[in-house]
Amino acid sequence: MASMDALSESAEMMIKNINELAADDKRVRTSDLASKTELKPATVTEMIQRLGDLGLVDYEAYHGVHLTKQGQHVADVIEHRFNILERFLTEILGVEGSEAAEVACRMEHVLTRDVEHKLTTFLGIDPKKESELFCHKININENDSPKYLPLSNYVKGKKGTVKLIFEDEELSKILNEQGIQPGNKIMLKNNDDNIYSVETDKGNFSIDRKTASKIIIQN
Amino acid sequence: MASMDALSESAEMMIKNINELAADDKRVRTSDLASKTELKPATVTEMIQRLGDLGLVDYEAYHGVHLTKQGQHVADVIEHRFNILERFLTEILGVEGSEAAEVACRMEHVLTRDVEHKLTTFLGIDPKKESELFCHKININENDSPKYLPLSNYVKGKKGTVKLIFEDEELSKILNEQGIQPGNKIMLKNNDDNIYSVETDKGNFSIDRKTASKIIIQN
DNA sequence: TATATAATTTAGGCTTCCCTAAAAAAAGAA
DNA sequence: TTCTTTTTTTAGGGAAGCCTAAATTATATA
Repeated sequence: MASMDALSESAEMMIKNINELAADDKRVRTSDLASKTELKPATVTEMIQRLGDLGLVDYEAYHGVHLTKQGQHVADVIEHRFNILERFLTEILGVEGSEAAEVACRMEHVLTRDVEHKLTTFLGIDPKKESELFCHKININENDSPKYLPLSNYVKGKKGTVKLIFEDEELSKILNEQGIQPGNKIMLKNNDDNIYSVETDKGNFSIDRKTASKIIIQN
Repeated sequence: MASMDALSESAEMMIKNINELAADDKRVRTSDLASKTELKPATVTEMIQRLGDLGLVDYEAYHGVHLTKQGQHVADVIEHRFNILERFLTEILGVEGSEAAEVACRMEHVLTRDVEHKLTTFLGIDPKKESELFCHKININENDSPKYLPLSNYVKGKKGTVKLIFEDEELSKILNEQGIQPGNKIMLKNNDDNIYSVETDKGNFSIDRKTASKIIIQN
C-alpha cells in the first residue's frame, strides 16, 4: 500500500479530481481534469504521468487515466477527510459553507489517521461505519396555519422555523453555531420536564426549558 | 500589512523559527536556523534572502537576520494559530502531545482568520484578548460575563450550569440519570488526562474526555 | 598581527509544479 | 477516406526549495 504521507498536496488534489470526474468505469480525460483543476493540459499530463509511475493511476497516452486500487484508496481517504473536516467547520464552528469547503480542502492533506479518527468520533460518527458520513438528510414535513410559540411550548416531533431569540448575546452565539438562528428550520424531537431535544440542520442537541422559552418558533 | 496568504509553508516555517530563536534583540544566525530547521546552511541563506526581499526580515550578509514589524506580525499569527490548533487537538480531540504538535504545525499554514477566530471562541477564549491565548489555562472570574465551554475545558473546582449536550440521545439519557442535564449545576472536581470527576446533585462520578467535550457548561 | 578554524555565502544541480509553444495523435466532417 | 479541427503530448523554460562543493568572510588563537 502506497504510504499516503509521501504524496504532495498537488498530487493528492489530482487524485481527488480524477475520482470526482470518474463516471462508470470510463477513463478520465486530460482536458476535463485541466478545466476542473484550472491547470493547463500540459501540466495535467505531466502530473498524471508521475502518478502513473507511482502506480496510483493507470495512464495510457492519449486515452486518459483511471485510478488503480491504490489510487482509489487514496481518493477515498481524502474524500473522507474532507467530509469530516467540512462538517466540523460548518456544524461545530459555524464557518460559512464556501469558506469551510476551501479550508477543509487545504487541511485534508495534513490530517493523520489518528486525528481523522478522533475527529470522526467527536462528530458523533462511528469511524467504522463509513456510510453514515454521506447521509445526513433531514425529513421535511409541511404544516398548517402559521403559529408563533416559544420552543418550550412547541409540539413534539414538529418542525418549525426559528423567528426570534431573546436577549443574551452569548447564548445567541452558541445557538447560532448549532443551527438555531432566525430563519433556520429546527425540530423539537422530544421533551420531558426540563430537557428539550432539538434537531437542526447542524445536528442534534439538548437544551434546558429556560433556554427553550427564549426561542420563538413559527410552524 | 503583508498578505499572509502569499507565503509558502516553508517561508512561514522559517519566520516561525526565526521568531523562536530570537532572544533580546539579537540577530539570529544562519547556523542556528539550520540546526533548528534541519536544513542545510546554504538553504537557510537562500530562504532568508527571499524573506529579506519580501520585507519580512532584515537580512545582512554574514550577520544574521531579525524580523521586521511585518515579519513579526506573521510570526505572531502563526504562533497563535499553532497554539489554538494544538489545544484543540489535545484538549478536545485527545490527540497525543507530539502528534498534536506535528499536525498543528502543518495546519497552522492553512487556517483562515475566520476559522482561527471561531476555533478560538470554541475553546472558550475571547479572540480580542490576545494575551489569553498564550496562557494555557482558562480563567473564569466570578464577575465575568457568561462563558460557554466544553466540560473538557472547564476549570477544576468550578461550578457551572449544563447548557447543552451534543448529539447522541443514548448518551444524554445516561448523563441525565447522573444529574448532568441542561439546567443543572455541576462541578468539575478533578481531571487528569482522560478522567473527569464531576459532582452533581445526584452524587459523584467520572467520565472520559470525549464525553466531557460534548457537554457545554456555562459558568 | 597573522593565521587557522568556523561560519556563511555563492555556484551549480536536482525535483516538483507550474507555464507556453510546437509537434503529434485522435476525432469529426466533408 | 481524407482533411480539418480538437485534444494531447513533448520540448523547453522559470520559480521554489532542497542539496553539495567551493569560495568567501568572520572569529579565535597563537
